[in-house]
Amino acid sequence: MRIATWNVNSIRSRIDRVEAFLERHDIDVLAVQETKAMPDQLPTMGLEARGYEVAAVGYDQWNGVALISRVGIEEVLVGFEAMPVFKEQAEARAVSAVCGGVRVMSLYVPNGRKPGDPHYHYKLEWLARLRDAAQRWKDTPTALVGDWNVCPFDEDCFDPAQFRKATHLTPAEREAFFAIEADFRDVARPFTPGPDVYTYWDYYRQRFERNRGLRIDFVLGSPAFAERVTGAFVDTDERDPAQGTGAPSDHAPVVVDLAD
DNA sequence: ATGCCGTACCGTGTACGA
Repeated sequence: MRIATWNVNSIRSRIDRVEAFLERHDIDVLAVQETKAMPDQLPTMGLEARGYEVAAVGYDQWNGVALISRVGIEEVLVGFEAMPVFKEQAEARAVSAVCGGVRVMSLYVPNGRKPGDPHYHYKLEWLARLRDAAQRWKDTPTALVGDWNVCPFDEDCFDPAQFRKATHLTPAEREAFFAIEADFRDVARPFTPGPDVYTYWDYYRQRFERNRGLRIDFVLGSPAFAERVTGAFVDTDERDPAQGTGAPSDHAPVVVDLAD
């Protein structure tokens, strides 16, 4: 089974690339983030024609996550237990389901904006509650996948000095990430060792062309998931403006292979 | 230091993203 995660930065403007990606890599389960669409706005026709089912959550033009699976989507859960809200509003940042016997959770961790910002505290609280909620799945085949908006290590950032006063590299964010990573291991990193391995490159300043990016998209697997992983790669070509049709997302997909 | 690009929306500006 082949599982992937990808922040698509609007599934409506990216659907052609999503379908091409699924075909190019023969993907069974794709978790997407930043769909920026409500469920009835999702362009599912081409996905269904290719044998995929979709489970999604989206409340407005922001955030939005979904699962696209051709090995079944059962026991769909929107959000997680005690998921924090922002400005008294629940946000579309988590959806999970059992696909081919594996619980896959598509996650879009809050950005944080700036250290000290209410959004930053929201981010830390969100990760802490996710850690608690995920405990119930740590002894089953489970993958927590998505855009974590955290660089766990300095080598995950093209210029840590530039981020000294920014989010993504602060000790508190890393602690919150590693509290989860203690039970759900990063299964892609051993197959994609750094430095200079990234999953996100900002659109401007030719960041992709100069490979100045961040590694912030991760597949974290429970032990029962991790022991089945046989390989992983970042589909860097998908981020290349020179390849494919239409503009790329600012994130590249992370793909993980699982033994049956 | 800078959101310099891209996306979405009640749009010709604003909000958001790392």
